[in-house]
Amino acid sequence: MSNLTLYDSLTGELRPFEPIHAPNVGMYVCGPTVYSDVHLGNTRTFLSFDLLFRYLQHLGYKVRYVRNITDAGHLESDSDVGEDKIAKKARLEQLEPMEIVQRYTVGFRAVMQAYNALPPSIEPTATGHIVEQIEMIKKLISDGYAYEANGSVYFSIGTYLQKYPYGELSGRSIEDLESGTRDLDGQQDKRHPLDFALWKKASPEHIMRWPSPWSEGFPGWHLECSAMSTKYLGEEFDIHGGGMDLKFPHHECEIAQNKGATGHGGARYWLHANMLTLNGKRMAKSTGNTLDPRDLLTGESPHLSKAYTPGAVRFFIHQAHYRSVLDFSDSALQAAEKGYYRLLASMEALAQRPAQGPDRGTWNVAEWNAQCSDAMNQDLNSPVLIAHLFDAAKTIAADQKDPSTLGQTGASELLAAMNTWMFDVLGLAPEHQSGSGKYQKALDAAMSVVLDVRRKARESKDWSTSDALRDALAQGGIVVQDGPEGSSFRVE
RNA sequence: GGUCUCGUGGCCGAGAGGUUAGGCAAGGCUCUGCAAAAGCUUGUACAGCGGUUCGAAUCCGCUCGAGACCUCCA
Repeated sequence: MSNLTLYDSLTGELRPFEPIHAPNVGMYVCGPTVYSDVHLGNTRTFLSFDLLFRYLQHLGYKVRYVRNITDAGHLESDSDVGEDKIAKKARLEQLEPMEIVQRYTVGFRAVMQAYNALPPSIEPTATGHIVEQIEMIKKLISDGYAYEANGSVYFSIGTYLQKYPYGELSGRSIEDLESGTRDLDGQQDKRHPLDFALWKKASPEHIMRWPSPWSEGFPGWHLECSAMSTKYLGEEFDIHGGGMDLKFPHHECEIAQNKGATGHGGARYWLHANMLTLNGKRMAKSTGNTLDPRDLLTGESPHLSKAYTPGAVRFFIHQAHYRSVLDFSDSALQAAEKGYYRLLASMEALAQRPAQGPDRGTWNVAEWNAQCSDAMNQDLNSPVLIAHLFDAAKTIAADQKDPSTLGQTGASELLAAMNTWMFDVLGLAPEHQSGSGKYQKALDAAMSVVLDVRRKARESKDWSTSDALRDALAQGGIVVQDGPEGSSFRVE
C-alpha cells in the first residue's frame, strides 16, 4: 500500500511500515496531563503526530487515532510518591479537580484546533477507564506480575524479568537502573526498587479516589495508557507515539504492563518526537522557560517580536525533522514565515495562471510528486518535502515567463499536488491576505480610486504626489507595488 | 556520577562513505522615476585531533562543547 518506513525507537532502526490489518491502522499517542496550559513543546509533539496521522490517511489508510487525556494518576514524581498533579492544582486554586481538568482540556483542544491539528478518533480519559484499569491489575496479579501491599498494588519487575527483558526501549540495563534509584519515602512497600505502582491507596487528604478490590485509591500513571490502548486498539496494534521524555519510565512501564497482562508489548512501532528547545534549553513549565502556543498568535511574549499565523508556526515546526531537536527563536520563525508566504504566493500565482501554453509542459509533475512522496516515506522527512515545494515554486516562476514549462494540464496537476502536500499533509491552512467579503470589496473599491489618482500623477511625472500617496498608504499598512502592468497593493 | 544523543556555511535546518539539500540573511544582475516586490544568480559548510579507506561531513578512537534521560514536564 505504501513504501513508508518509520524509525522504531524499540529496535533503533528504520523499518518498512506494515500494518497488522491493512488498510486499518491503529495509532496511540500519549496526550497531555491536563493540569496546566500546554506549551509550544507539547504542541510540537502533537503536531508531529498530526503529520503522521495526516500522511497515513493520505496514503489511504483508515486510521484509528487514540490520544488520551490524563486527568488523574499522574503524580508530581514518577517514583510513585507525591501529590496528584491535578489535585494539587485544584487545591492551589480552590477548585474541584474536574474543574481543572475541564479548563485545561478545553484549552488544549482549542490550541490543537488553532494549529489545525485534526482531532483524534478517540480521546479517552483516565478517569473514564478506571474499570478497565482495575481489570488489568487483576489480570497482572493473577499471573504473578503484580502484588498487593498495604492497599496498593505494584508491578513486580522481579517476576517480569524472569520472562521478559526490561529497559529495551530506553536502552538501559537493569544494573544501571538499579544503581540510579534512590531511597524515597513511600517506597518501603516495594519488593524491588524498580517496581512501580499500578494502584495507590489514597491517603486521607487525597480527594481523587475510586473504590477497588484493594483499597479506595487511584490508578498509577502508566496504567491508563496500557488499559486504553488495549481497549480501543487491541493487544497488538501498529503505532505508539509520544514525546521523547516519555520513553523512560512511562513507555517502558507500559510495555511491561502490556506484556505481563497480554503477552504482547502493545505497539509494533514506537515513535518518539524530539524536544523543542527555547534558548537552547528544554521548554518546561517548571523552569519558566516556556512559550505558550497562543502567545505566538498574539505576539505577546518577551521571546517574540511580533504575532505569527498558525500556518507559519506549523511550517517552522515541519521544516525540521520530528526526531531532531528544534531550537526556537523569533528570528528562525521569521525566516520560516517568509519562506512560507513565498510558497503561498507562488501557489496563488499558479491558481491565477492564464490558460496558455501547450497542454503538456517540459517539467515532469509526476516525477516531482513522486519525490515528495519519497521524502515523506523516509520516516516523514517533511524538511525535504518542503525543499521540493520550493523547487516547485521556482518552476512556477519559470512557467510565468515560458508557459511551455508546465503546460496547462501540468499546471493544474501541480496546483492540485501542492494543495495536497501543503494543506492536507502538512496541515497548513490556506491564508489569504484578504479579509472577509464586504470589507475586502470596499477596500478594493477605495484602492482602485487611490491608485488611479496616483497613476495619473505618475503619468504626469508628479513624483511628489505619487510618493506622498504611497507613503501615506504605507502608514496604514498598505504596501503599493509598481509593476510593468500597473500598480498593485497588499496589506501587511 | 550513570546511560544516551548531538555539534553542518552569518542564522535555521536536511543529508549521510564519492554527485547542488532547502529556507532566511548577504553580494551581484534584471525590472524600475525612486522605492518596494518579484525573478535570475553567487557562496563549497560539515567542532578539533588522529585512524580506517582509492576516497569521510558521513565509519572508528580521543579531546572540547551542548543537550536529553536517570529526578515532575511532549
